[in-house]
Amino acid sequence: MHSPTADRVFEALGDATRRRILELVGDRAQSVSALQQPLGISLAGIVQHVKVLEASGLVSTEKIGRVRFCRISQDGLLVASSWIAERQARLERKLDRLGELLAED
Amino acid sequence: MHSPTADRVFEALGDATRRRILELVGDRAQSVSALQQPLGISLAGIVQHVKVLEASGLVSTEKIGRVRFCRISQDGLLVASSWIAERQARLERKLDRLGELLAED
DNA sequence: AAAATACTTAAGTCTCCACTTGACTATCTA
DNA sequence: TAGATAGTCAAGTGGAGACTTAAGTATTTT
Repeated sequence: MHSPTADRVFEALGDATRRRILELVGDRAQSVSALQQPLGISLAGIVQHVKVLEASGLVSTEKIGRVRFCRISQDGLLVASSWIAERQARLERKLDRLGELLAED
Repeated sequence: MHSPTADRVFEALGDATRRRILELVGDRAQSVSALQQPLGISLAGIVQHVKVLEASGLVSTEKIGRVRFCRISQDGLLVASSWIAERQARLERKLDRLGELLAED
């Protein structure tokens, strides 16, 4: 993992297959090959996606023997959610200011 | 706006220029051409991005005379934040279960 | 030790999409 | 009304990145 920036995280989240991986891996850690059937793409393709997800801090992996387990990771999720929260916060402040203006008599 | 799906929203958020637009438009509504200088791309390019953002419910626009104002919109942000919140919730439940296991004597 | 499993890597293909240019429309200003 | 301003539309281009296949490595099973 290379320190998750908003750029990296949102680019990773921008792909539907990678979001699907996060959903699949969210409940319990999954091996790379366990993802193959639900995703319907080649193993090599999945490995590439997992690399992107790991580089953005959205999953962490651990290799045990010959199988690599993937689990979802806080780090990337936090970067994404705080970027969004920031936008929402500004929006609400704006709406509050509007409310005050309207409340003036 | 076509009803914001997670697919549409995250694909829109996947582009750095569009995220920049959301940041610029977050404080106060901006005309399309006001975005040109900070973004450094052609007007036509910006219009295309704004369309994507509007289709995903991340901005709403209003045309007054010949100028179109863009403001950030709750709808898309909410779809994004709840998808992420869902992932975080599952992750925390998982960590809780782990904690309980470790607490058993 | 041989065969099977679970990735991994490299290289190539191909589609999609960000961006451009150029021509057009609508609105405002002098 | 002429010219300037603000945006829109269509068509084309280039590059990135999502896949694939094929060959290789590491680990486990028989």
